[in-house]
Amino acid sequence: MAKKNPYHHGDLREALIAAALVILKDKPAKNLSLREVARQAGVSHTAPYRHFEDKADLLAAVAEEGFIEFGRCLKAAVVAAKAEPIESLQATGEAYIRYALEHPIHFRVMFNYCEIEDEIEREIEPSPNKSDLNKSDRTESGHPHSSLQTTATETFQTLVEVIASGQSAGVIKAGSPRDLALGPWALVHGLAMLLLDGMLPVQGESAIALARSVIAANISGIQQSKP
Amino acid sequence: MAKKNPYHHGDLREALIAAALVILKDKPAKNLSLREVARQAGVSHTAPYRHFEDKADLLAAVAEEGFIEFGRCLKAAVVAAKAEPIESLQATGEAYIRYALEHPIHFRVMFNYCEIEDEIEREIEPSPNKSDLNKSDRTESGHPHSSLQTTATETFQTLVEVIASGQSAGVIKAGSPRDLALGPWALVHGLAMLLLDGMLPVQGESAIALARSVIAANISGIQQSKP
DNA sequence: CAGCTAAGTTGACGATGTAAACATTCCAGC
DNA sequence: GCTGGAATGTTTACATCGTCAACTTAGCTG
Repeated sequence: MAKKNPYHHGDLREALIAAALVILKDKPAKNLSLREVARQAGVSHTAPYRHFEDKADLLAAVAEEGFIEFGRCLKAAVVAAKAEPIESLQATGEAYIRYALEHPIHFRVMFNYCEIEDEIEREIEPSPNKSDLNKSDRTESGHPHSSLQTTATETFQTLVEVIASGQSAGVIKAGSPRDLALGPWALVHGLAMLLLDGMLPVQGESAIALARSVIAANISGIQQSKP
Repeated sequence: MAKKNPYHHGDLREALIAAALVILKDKPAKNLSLREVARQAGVSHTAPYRHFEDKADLLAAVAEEGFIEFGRCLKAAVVAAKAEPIESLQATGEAYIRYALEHPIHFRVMFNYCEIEDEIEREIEPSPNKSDLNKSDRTESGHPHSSLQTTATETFQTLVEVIASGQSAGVIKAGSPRDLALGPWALVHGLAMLLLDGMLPVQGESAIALARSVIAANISGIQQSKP
């Protein structure tokens, strides 16, 4: 409803996220301007401020949408590997890499969100009890888009469940599934990042093959020992 | 020599990199401006263009300097673990994480350099033989700061050497050291990134402890099977 | 239909990246 | 020792950006 309205777009918020995604197909988040997003959506350059606090807020929404689709990809991979835990683990990792390679810019927006935050101009030290290095601590003021954080955590949960079901099936060793999932997660995330950064001299489908072998070689570390 | 010269700084290039590092202590690369760097160095806002092509080029130099120090940290860790291959591997991973946590902003500049590049406005397809997805392919025009790439590769080499010496000592299974190193590298890199992104609910020294256990749990995958 | 509020617009401001034109200093060859 | 590039810095200028303030319009609520 309310399609042809020049004023009052109807759902400008979604339209702006979509516009941002269109632009991000071609250029990294670094060179994305709020004004260009507005232009792409056909509204004035300050219209986004009715729906987002600032540029970082828009990017956070884009990131969150990315995590949702990312989560769907991972779950689909698990489903495709019909109840075979080790194969599920392998498939999840592959899907992780595949998503990163197919949506490189979006993927980076998802994980580099914190870079976007200001995290400056507060010389105030509210509580001196947290003495250790609190750099990159996003929870200091409580308002850091916890929605994004939540969505990201849920995405990770898929991997944890795969580990847990592998334990039930007796093919993955005992222990906290969350702790056990951390290794594969880090492995696959690091591989994705290194591939995106062009640190490895592979590209295209051979990158997936590389991922497959690296994952396979490291899965043994959490497998149940042969009897 | 030539200290007090108002004109002709002497070594402005190094001074600018140093100035950038000072600024990057407090704010992420995202909010670093070329003009601010120039200000910090006490020169006019276009002086940097005599030493760097553009802002990305300065950041690349900063990244390269980071890789050099990073490499020193990794090598130091290997030396500290006197010729004990498995312990060296563990120590290298720990040093990797430690460097990332102690220089979070610099670390991100080092690995997110590609994000900074424009990589747009070339609809031209010079050679259609490289048909696959050539996104994030940095070598398309030949001038993509191969110096940075080289330095980064050299840094990775440290890990490869540790693996190789482990093979010589018979505690790491056979195979291409480069391939075998990829897993630990990705694991440690991913863990570092996830920690920096605040994806894991740990901070400070406990993050190092976490890293230690994750690394240990995954090292077994490349160890020589017990006889 | 009167008015309140949400949603969008216009205009402005300071900061930024970078190009062009200009100035200063250093060094080479005479 | 002078002179004339070539480096190296500076000034000026411009388009673009993020964001704020003031204004306008549309839709809803009574």
